[in-house]
Amino acid sequence: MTRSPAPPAPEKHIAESTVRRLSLYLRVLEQAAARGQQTLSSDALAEDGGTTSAQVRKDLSFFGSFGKRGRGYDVAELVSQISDILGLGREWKVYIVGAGKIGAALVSYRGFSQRGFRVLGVYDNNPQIVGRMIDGVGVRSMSQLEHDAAREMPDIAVITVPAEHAQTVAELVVSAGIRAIMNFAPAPIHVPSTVTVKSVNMALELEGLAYALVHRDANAS
Amino acid sequence: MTRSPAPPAPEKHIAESTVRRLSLYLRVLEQAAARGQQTLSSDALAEDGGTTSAQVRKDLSFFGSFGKRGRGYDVAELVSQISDILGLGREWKVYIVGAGKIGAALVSYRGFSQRGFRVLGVYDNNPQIVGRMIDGVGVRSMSQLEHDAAREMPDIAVITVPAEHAQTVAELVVSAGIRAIMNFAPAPIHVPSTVTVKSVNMALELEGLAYALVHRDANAS
DNA sequence: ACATGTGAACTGCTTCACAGCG
DNA sequence: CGCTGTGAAGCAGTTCACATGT
Repeated sequence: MTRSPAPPAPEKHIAESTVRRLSLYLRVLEQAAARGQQTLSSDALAEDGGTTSAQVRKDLSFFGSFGKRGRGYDVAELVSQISDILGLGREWKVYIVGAGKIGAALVSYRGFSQRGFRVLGVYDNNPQIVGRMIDGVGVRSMSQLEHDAAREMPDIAVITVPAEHAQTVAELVVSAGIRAIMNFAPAPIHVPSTVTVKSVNMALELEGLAYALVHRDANAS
Repeated sequence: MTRSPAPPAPEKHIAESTVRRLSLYLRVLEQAAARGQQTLSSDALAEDGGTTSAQVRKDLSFFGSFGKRGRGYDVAELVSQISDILGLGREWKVYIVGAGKIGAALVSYRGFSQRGFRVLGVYDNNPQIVGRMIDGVGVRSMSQLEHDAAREMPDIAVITVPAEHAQTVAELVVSAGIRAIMNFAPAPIHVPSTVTVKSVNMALELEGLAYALVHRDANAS
């Protein structure tokens, strides 16, 4: 009976960058576990996570003292701790809004199901495709979203509609009571501050690469 | 003959966050232009870009003085200046490596072509699909990549293979002479420092949302 | 001896506030 | 008079360095 009684929650605002790194550490730890490692030092964690050992220790210290001095971190235990911190102990219900190419691709994305994110439905306006199945998930009519949400209580909406519809869809999703949005549309969306939004803008990332290519030679070799 | 003679390049290292915001300003400016706006203040730019007017002015000031005091910025001119800064004046040649669902979806992604990113080829190991066309772009054998690259000189590789192959593919792409990589595989890749990498890890973003959902109520209402 | 946990120093991005110019 | 451009101040995240515990 060593059921950990939920250790997270420091609540003095954790930097987004810290949360990202925790996700990375989790991957490293899982790989280490798969290789049969029992214990891992902050140095080893930093190595694969692409950061420094001091950073690893600082990140973890916000949430508790999980290591053993002189020894490092117990892999299994730290996996469990970080999972708890990130809220991965439960299943999260996801709606994907927009059944275009990217929306359809995300339905089958293994990275989602592996972490307990379950796609309940894909929503679209196009009557041609409403009713079809995409990789085992039904395409539903956008007009049903609010109604369905009242029953299914989804946690997260992934928006994969064209830029010009992103704001409208975001508002629909918010009024359906969904409080977390992952926005793949190449347009900023404005929502009440009670709703959390993460945007993934691929065009923007590419432009960052173009910038690097143009300006690299001046500075580095 | 007022052909701007290339104004970019300050070369004192610009923060990545600044470059991101320049991309955002560019979108806002283009929308303003489409609406017929002739001029835009830093306040207006900040509004839609989700930042502050001081930030806008500071960002632009790294590259020059583009505004007119008491008036604001000329929309058309600033579009041109930022495009130059970001290196969008030319066409960038892109290989997509991995013809799975996400790779295929990216081939048709309009955000790419709209900004002058042209997909020359999609590479995959699966002989079943090599030779097919995806939205007008041919699927080529992975074994030809290095050979093709010597001729076509692509600028950017988009990696959309499973996590376990990401590192191998990254090395292939680097030895083919490509110096910019956009990594969609949910695994970190290690490359020489002469190569620029941007990673888009969707599982990681989702975990950030899960964290926000779990920890929101403690702090905000 | 070894590796963690953490205050203190540091670095760098953001915000402020105002002089300067159209 | 309005809005830009920018040094200076403020703040947040990272790195350092060492005391602490096993």
